[in-house]
Amino acid sequence: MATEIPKNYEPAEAQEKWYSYWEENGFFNAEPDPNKKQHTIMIPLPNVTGALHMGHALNGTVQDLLTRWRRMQGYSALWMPGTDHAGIATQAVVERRMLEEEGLTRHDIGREALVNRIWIWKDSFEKRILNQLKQLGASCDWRRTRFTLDEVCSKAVRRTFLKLFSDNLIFRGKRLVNWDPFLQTAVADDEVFHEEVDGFFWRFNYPVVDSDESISFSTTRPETMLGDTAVCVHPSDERYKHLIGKKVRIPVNGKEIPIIADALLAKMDMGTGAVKVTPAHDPNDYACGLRNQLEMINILNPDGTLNNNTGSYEGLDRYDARTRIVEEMQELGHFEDVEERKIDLAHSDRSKTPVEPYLSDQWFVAMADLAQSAIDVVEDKKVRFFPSRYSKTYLDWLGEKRDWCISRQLWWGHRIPIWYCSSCTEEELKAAFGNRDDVAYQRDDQDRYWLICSEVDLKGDELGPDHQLTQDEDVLDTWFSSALWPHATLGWPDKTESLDYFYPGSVLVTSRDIITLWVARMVLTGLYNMGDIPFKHVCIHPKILDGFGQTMSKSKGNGVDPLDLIGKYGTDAVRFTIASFCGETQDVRLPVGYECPHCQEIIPQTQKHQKLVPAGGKKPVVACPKCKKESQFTSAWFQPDPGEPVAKVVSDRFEYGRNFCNKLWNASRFAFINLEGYTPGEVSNDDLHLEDRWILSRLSNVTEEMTKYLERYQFDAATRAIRDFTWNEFCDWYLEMIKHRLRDDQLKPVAQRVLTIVLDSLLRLLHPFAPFITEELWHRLGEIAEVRGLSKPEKVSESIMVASWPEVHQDWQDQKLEKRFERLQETIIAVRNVRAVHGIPPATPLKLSMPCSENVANEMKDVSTQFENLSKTMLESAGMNVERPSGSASFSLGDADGFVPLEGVVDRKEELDRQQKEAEKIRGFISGHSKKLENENFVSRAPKEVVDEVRVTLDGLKKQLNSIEEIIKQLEED
RNA sequence: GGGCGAUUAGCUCAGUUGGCUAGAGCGCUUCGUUUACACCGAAGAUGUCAGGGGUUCGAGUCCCUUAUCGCCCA
Repeated sequence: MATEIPKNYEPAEAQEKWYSYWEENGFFNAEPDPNKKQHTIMIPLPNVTGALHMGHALNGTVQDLLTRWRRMQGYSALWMPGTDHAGIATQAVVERRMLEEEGLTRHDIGREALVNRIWIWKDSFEKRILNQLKQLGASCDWRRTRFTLDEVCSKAVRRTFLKLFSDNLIFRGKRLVNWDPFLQTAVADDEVFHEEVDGFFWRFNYPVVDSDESISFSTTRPETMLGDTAVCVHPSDERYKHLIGKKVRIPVNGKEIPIIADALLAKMDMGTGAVKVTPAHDPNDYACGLRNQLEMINILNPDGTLNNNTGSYEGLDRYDARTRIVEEMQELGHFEDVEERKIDLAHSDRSKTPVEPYLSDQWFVAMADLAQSAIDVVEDKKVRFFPSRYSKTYLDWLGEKRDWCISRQLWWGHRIPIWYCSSCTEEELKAAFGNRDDVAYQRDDQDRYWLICSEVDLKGDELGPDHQLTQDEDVLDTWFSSALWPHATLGWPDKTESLDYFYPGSVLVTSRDIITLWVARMVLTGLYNMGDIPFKHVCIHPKILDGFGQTMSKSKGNGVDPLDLIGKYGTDAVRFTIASFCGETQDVRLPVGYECPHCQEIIPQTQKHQKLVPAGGKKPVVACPKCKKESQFTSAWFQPDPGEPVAKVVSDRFEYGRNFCNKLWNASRFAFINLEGYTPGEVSNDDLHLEDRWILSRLSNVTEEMTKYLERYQFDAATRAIRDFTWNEFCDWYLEMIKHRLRDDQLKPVAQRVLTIVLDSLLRLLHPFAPFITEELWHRLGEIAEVRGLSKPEKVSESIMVASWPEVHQDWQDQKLEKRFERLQETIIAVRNVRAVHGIPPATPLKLSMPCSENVANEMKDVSTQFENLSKTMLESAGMNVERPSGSASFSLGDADGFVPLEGVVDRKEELDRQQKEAEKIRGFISGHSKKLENENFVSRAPKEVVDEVRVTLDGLKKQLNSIEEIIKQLEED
């Protein structure tokens, strides 16, 4: 007997205890097992830039509950953990911090030293991230933890690159990229944000060569005229038609450039209708340049100064050059006008500085065939999205088949495994590498030098002292390595047992914003390397937004650390609440506050709080409106000073889960206290009481629902189903109804056995959602009732984690019985209502008379003890001839009425009012239903069941109204 | 500019192929320390389902449209 069971669940203790218990017993480990089906989930690898926030917690909760559920179902369930190096994001964070704290740039310390620093950063955040996952209860197979830059993943990256290279799917080409002159690297489109800034809109003109005319145009970046290679007008623009084919002269450098017609670029009704074309420095102009074979002149150095294509402007910063150009155009008489204007300017997410479109050499993967293969598997439903609408996002994006730019001008990442050699001959290459299958080579597209691709690092002297090999400076796009995650982590390209067994995965769990960047690429590389899809399902879950509707993100500073909430509410509460958010449509708004460490007042978080950073070394504080004290608070930007009282993040939405856990705890506590003297034993159908059969029927139904919801990834519905069952059925009704049996030695054994088995199933159903509390209760239950079951009592497994998922007992389900039970519930609620309305204390016994049919009367008599148990009411009489005692309070349920004699207590007028109000309400319903039935179209066109249902309901309502009217009549006579 | 989604009780959200007398949690009102639970129990109140059209016997649910918000792509 568990003697000491606290009144409240203490999460911290249970979490600590059971997590290490699971780990020590190896329950997280997944092994290939031919006797089991396989279930594989690959974690959407969190990047090591920073700690996890609640969005990750949601993602992790979903994966863990799926894994735990499948494990209980008997699958060999693998949840593969790991982290992502996240190229630019991590490098930028480390560089920024280094600049802030030491005033150093990466060029000051060099490549190797910078990379070393990033490894240190990575180690610390990887540790923190994995710990956060563990605190969340993650049942990952930690032995298999991978990192995208580790040896195993690197091998896969090199092999894939070589394979693509050998298949001629990798090529080098010019590409207009977003150039971050501050970090001196290209940034991907998704690493760019747009912001309106104050700027100017200048109007200039270029003189037409051999003519008195000139063409006017507007620009926000005058310095780019140094890279202009055409002026473009619309082909049907009457103002300029006669000039097409002629040339204009750029006044500041004297260059002559053609006037071209291009309907895609020039808009007749915009400004002057003419635009200057700078193909190397604007995406639209670039496209125009390709269409019209224009020269492309790069005018920028990597640091944002003007280069040697700009003559006397060389070396000027781009903004200084802008001023100079404007002045010069003014002096030359080609300046017309300037206005102030808000300009939408692209900024680098990493440095927060404006980016420049910039033409540079980049490596690409040719996408046409690869993309098509990834399109096919979704169209053929081999890979399915949940909810299905997201397949559109995926298909639309892949459908563009844009070549994938995979090079990044960074130091942190997989260095591109290409070596250049301009001096050697094909024979020499053949002699050096001809017998190696891990090296391939080809001429570059302009026949300038050899490109040698190697799976292992080359030393540089493989071709002898005369030919120096130099490796490409760039690294690969982060998504290149993460695209390989599902097979690389299992050991590909080696043929491992794990790869064979666990690939392809079962489901990928992620949020919608990386469907294109990541999901699509995993599918395509999986097909390319493995010849098979990486996962069968893609479960897209909601995103967590802050209280202001913004996505929670590491860079916005609005991320909430799950550990704060876990500390406050407990892991199970956080998980259960999070799962309750996981529906199919809505993102989740999560307003949070800071809990004042002095008086526990909640201070709502504002957008200002999210942005506060230590300025001048002092840590920001929040002020409590109640006790007026100030305190430091948890933030994504800084750690509070040690020893300071800290206002931690709280969110009252998690009380939902905490309260539920506490309810479960106390229901179990009740059970444990009342299981004294429990003996296992077979329970036959005849032994079961009404409430037993009812709760078993409900349990069977809810088990079926839970399984169905989990199969469909409808986690919100699943939490609702299990919570309603636990709270509103098991606790509110079943436990109340068996209390008297548990005090009766004769009746006790059956009640105990049923109670035990319901609690057992309940814990199992809840385990994936709330692993710690269910494990704690499982063990406590095991101490009292290790052997349990209704038909064949058996010893249960030691840990709930490896217990089996409840089976659906179809034979327990009984719709009729549930209906009967509902009537009982309604009656009891009606009596309680009478009590409440008339202010009768719960301890005062009441009597109840029920005029009704003999059938109903018999049912009521069968359960009459429950009237006593649940409403301290004695069923005095029930049947056809029961009369209303005078001075009674009354209620009507349609097929039965109830009278509660309250001589002297009932205020006749008050009761009359109440009944009349009730009658009015019923009349409203009746008129609604009657109207339907009077409508011939409805009767003839609606399905028969619907019409019948309305008839039945209407009949019931009419009976009820009759009863109430009768009651009113009698009240008036009283 | 194109696509996807959202708009339901004071707040946060459910509402499966149209059948609804529109639900839940929190909050609110009234009562209650009955030996599981005050992180509780009992009883209640609360809605022009964003606005406007349409289809239908019937629309929160389907179609069109307007407004607001969010995300993705260009």
